[in-house]
Amino acid sequence: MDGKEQLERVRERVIETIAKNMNLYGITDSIGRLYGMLYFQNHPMTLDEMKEELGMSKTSMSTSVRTLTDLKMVEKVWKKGTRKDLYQAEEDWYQTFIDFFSIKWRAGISMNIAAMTKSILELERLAKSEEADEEVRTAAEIDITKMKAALSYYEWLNRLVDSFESEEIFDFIPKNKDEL
Amino acid sequence: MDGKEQLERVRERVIETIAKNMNLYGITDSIGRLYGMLYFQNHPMTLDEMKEELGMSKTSMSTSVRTLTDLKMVEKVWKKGTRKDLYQAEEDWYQTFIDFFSIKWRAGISMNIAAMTKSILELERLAKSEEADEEVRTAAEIDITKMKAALSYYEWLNRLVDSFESEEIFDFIPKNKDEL
DNA sequence: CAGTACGTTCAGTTTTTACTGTACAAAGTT
DNA sequence: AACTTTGTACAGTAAAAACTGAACGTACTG
Repeated sequence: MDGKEQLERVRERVIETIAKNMNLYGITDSIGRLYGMLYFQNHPMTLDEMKEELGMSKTSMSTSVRTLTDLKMVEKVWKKGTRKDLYQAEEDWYQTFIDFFSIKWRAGISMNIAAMTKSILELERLAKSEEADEEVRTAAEIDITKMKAALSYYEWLNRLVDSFESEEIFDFIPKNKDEL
Repeated sequence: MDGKEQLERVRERVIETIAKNMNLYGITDSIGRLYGMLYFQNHPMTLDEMKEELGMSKTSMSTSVRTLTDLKMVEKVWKKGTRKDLYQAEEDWYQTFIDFFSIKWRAGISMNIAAMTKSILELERLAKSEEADEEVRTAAEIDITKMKAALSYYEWLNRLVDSFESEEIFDFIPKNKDEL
């Protein structure tokens, strides 16, 4: 078998695996394949080259690359003499992991903490209110307990993400198995 | 304002927030709302009760509850004297977090490790082959380096998940802020 | 300053996913 | 054994998401 062809086939398969994996994280196959392709390409690519390589529209390449740069999985690079935008894959997957979950989780965490905090306050007022009848007040108490548990979980998650961003997580789970 | 109604409104809002958050993790709004509802319900529910409460079809309740039990976010409970299946929400969100990512990530990790390992072997054979021309061989070498880096990342992720499942992660990031 | 090259916006289309109602199988009741 | 009750499979429909091509704005080029 031709060596070049074999190399190509291996790449294809690995890219497909990467795409399928990213799919698990809520990224579409196309975008996953784009990332995989950029990962194995050893030079930055233009939108037209991506379009050519994947057989998709330039519009799709534009929006997909936008998604990937938002997730910091791809970055725009500058090169003298060309007017086209050039993009290359972030190669450090530890970094990719950290950025991905920091970006995704932080948004949700703060949203949830805000909602829970506000709701706890409202229910505490209700639980103490003279007007509300007994049944409602005990129900409110129960909900408050649940929301406080949720709040404590979100604070923990926040600290977990902190340890990702500060890379302190690698003190606990070292990158190399034997380290520490 | 009526206390019961106010309680209801607060719950609705929190459930909506929970659903929106789960959405971030690739769970649909409906399923998220179902989980949120079960979380605040203080007793196990039947499919018919869920259907009633959410105004959706029983079929949907059945499949949604299946998704949630697969993720260990909901469990079936047994109660004497009823023929209907009863379900209740897992209330410990730390546990939910651990199960969710263990289940989701493990599958991807082993799939990827297998694919990478196989591909590395194939490319190493190619890189050493006399028949392949220089260009292909150096390209293979580069790909091998990248795949080995990927492999090392997946092994790290595996160890991270280990620390979730063994709950050793809580030694590093304690549940309560002040602990340790 | 006209002309060209480039990336993105937007409206329309295709594909995928979520949801429903009917039909059915399994288990319980009389 | 006939009749209920319950959960789920399946096929069809409705809703959502991905994708495309044409049109546009911006910035570079001669």
